[in-house]
Formats: sequence, C-alpha cells, structure tokens
Amino acid sequence: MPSSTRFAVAAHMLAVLALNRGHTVTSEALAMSVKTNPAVVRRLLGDLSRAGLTSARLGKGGGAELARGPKRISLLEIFNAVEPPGLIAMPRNAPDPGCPVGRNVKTALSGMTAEAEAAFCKALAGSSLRDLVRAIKAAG
Amino acid sequence: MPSSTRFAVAAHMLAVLALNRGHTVTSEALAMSVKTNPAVVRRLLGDLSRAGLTSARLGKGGGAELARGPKRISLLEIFNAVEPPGLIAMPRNAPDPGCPVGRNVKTALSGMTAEAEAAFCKALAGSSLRDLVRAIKAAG
DNA sequence: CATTATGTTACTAACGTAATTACAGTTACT
DNA sequence: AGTAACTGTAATTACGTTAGTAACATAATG
Repeated sequence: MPSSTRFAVAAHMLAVLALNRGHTVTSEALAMSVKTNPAVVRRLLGDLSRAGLTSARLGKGGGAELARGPKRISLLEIFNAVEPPGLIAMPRNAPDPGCPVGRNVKTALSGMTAEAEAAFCKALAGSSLRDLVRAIKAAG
Repeated sequence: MPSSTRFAVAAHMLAVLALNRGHTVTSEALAMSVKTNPAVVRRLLGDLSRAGLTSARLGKGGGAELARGPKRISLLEIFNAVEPPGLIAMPRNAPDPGCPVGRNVKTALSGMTAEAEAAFCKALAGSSLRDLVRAIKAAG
C-alpha cells in the first residue's frame, strides 16, 4: 500500500501553479485548494524548490511559482522531489547469516526489482505537468 | 517510500521453499531464516496459500511447500499476494470542491499513474521465483 | 492419545506521515 | 522607520499502519 500522499499533493499544487503562470501563489491559497495546513504546503514547496521545480518569493506579495514551463516538468521529477527513493522495501531485520538464502536474498532481490522500478520511472518520465493540467481541464 | 517489507520477506520464504522442493518446511524454520516470529511467517503464508502459491500440511510432519514449480511463480504474483494494491496514494483529505483543480486532480492523476504502475507490474511479471533462486545461488 | 503443526485472533510496540503551532527571517508598502 | 504579509523551519502532537508477540482452537500423524 502506498505510504505517502506527497506525490499526489505536490502534483496538485504544481497544477495550481501551472494554471497561475505569471503570478505567485501563497502557501495559504494552495493549502486551501488541497485542504491541508499551510505548513504542509510549505514543506512540500521546500522540496520542490530544492529540486529546481519551483521558486519562491519572500515577503509581502510573495509566494511560489513554477521555475520552468509545465511542459518541461515531468511527473518523475515531481515524484523524485518529494518521495523518498525505493518502491520496494527490504526487510528490517538482518536475516540469518548462516542461511545461504538469508545471506543473499537482499542483493538478489534488489537486483531484480531495480528493473521494475526503472520501468515505473520511465513511464512517469513520459508524462509532464502540462499533460496533467490538460487532463484536469478535460475532466473539468 | 515502501510501506511494507512483506514482499521481500515473502520472496525470501518462497526461495527457501524452492530450495526444499519435496519436503515441507515449518513456519518456525522459515522464521529462523528470515529472523522473525513464526506467527508473522504464518500470516504471510496464509496470503500466499490463498493466492495459490503455496500449500500447507497440518499436524505432525506438516509445514508449507510450493504449490507449483518456481519457474511458474512470478515475482508479480508474490507481490500481489502479499502487498495491498496501489503504488501511489491519493490524498486523504478531499480537496476543495470549489477549486477546478481540486475537483479533478485525483481522476486525472490516477489515469496517468496507472500506466506507470502497469509498467512496474509488467516488469515484475517478467521474473520468476526460479530466477530469484538462481540469483541467490550465483551470489552465494 | 500425545505430539507437532497450522491458522487465527488479540494485544503491544515501533515507525512513519500528516497536522498543528510557533517563530525567526525577508520583502513590500506607506 | 515601521507595519503587514509572506516564506522557511523546527518542535510537538495525533494518527494510522506494520511488525512483533503470545495464546489458543483445530487438525493430522503415529
């Protein structure tokens, strides 16, 4: 099951920013739309701006805006900006080192799942924020 | 980030079973190798047998065994058997229905991420338990 | 009939995410 | 200068999910 809703919330926020190109949008306005706390938004915005997807203006009249055009922001970039890496978790407990399986599952399994994660990322990289905005408009 | 380690643990267990074709393996022996509690193993084993991947024998001399050959068990089947569905979580809080973005992000985003999840599944389906066992042997 | 397993339930502990509050720092406006 | 409007971040709390543990009814073996 999905651990965090960060990606979805970040995508939501960025879509709002995309629809407001030119102006800045305050964390409070974003929080309104997403129905969450402004601080949550600002934290996410911090990750996004560290990833170079948004920039913020401080002080009165400030707020966030896209750092580049929506066409040039892929869903993968958003995902990587706000989600910790790794889709598949390895066991917390170190397995029995005496067991030949235990000694090597982690390595063997990681190697095999890396492919699946790569496929996932590649697919996400194929869609842009602009595509998302279009889909939203189409649905609206 | 991945919520649960179930998949990795299940794969570990199945690899042990694959290396013991012919015999049954007790939940306690499996728990030993995975370094966890037998009840955890049995819960996982319950999911796996419901998915038709393993079968269990009760009573003395009992235990678990693979229901089919390792070649015929894909990593995807294991994943689906023990992990709740959905790689990407949608927001818990319903967004502002007054906002055109809020009304439609979920639908629009789900549509777009479904592709990525499908790619992930397809890749996982391409590897079998036998492949995993081989990788383990190769590493050992 | 004693023994050895599973399957399941109930409980506790640990962990991670989200929500909330608070505040220091920055900019605009008058 | 001074005030108001923001961001960025830290600290705290609340909550939900996952893992670990113990207990026990049930089933099969010999």
